[in-house]
Amino acid sequence: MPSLDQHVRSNAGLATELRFSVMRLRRRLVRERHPDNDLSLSAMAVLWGLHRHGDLTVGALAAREQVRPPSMTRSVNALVDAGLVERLPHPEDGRQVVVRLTEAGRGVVHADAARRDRWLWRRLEDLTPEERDVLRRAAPILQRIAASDPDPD
Amino acid sequence: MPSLDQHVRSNAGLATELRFSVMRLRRRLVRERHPDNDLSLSAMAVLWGLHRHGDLTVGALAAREQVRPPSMTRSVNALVDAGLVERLPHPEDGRQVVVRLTEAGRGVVHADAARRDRWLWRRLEDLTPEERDVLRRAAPILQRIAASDPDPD
DNA sequence: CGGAATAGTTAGCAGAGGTAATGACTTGTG
DNA sequence: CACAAGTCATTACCTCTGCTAACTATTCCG
Repeated sequence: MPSLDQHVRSNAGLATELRFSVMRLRRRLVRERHPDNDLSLSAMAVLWGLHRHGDLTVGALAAREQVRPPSMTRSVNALVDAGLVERLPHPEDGRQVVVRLTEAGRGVVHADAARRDRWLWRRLEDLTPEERDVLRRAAPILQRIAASDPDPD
Repeated sequence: MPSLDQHVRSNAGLATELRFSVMRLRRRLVRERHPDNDLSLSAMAVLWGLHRHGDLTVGALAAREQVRPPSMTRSVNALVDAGLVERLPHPEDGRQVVVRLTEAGRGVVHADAARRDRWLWRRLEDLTPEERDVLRRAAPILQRIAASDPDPD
């Protein structure tokens, strides 16, 4: 039974620990959605992407979220049905589809985002400023790893 | 369209960024399983828990992984079918069930874990030592947040 | 001893991802 | 210019992994 500390000191150990931490925290986040907010975390991520980057194609959204195009099509369908985004033809390329936030969608981003983050936000408040700083610096690194190219082999 | 930097500086912004980073990285990790390794990430997490802590009950495993007991029962079933763990009666409490790693299971932990972490490990190698240090300190914080008590309301 | 609480399981359901195949459009080449 | 090959989105279908509710067996406690 190896010591945790010694294990985490190596890169391989860090990989293991980081992997399980990420998986557990994600399960927890999915579970902590507020009852009166019926949007899934994936849906909210799409709205945030559009909010931050403006109009995006289905393919671009899929790449950002690390999902396959069919999965993104389904997420977009749900958002269209809810009236939060609209599909527009691409001005130059007839194959692509541009997804745009509607006024209602913009409202949801502003109103629901805060509520949806409440659980995690409270947990962050319980941390020391130093710990929050670690996470502040970790977030973009995690993001970069998630977005990195697949292995060549 | 708000600036990312300014957004992340607030705790609410940090919550949002951290949430999406965790979700994206998890999707990526799930996808990077090696073709000749058919164990799911959840199954591997159970094996690791047993490897590190010795025999555990179903309930203890469920608590560790932030999962409900029925979900853990199913994971354990899959591992029993694969011959990687065995169910034993609890010595003192007839309601509980002790889960123990078999020799085969121990082999899988050693052999497959390294291979499974390969993708993330390579990504970690590309980071600067400072960035790795940030993640080394972030991992237990993420873990603690995942394990924290639910909101009282 | 009998009722309440606890641990695990079973059954059934939902969310969210994947691949394969298809259709529509674009691009590049003979 | 025509047509073959490639690309983007979609559709259809499947899997994995989580959940709740209900049930069983056991233990605890009054």
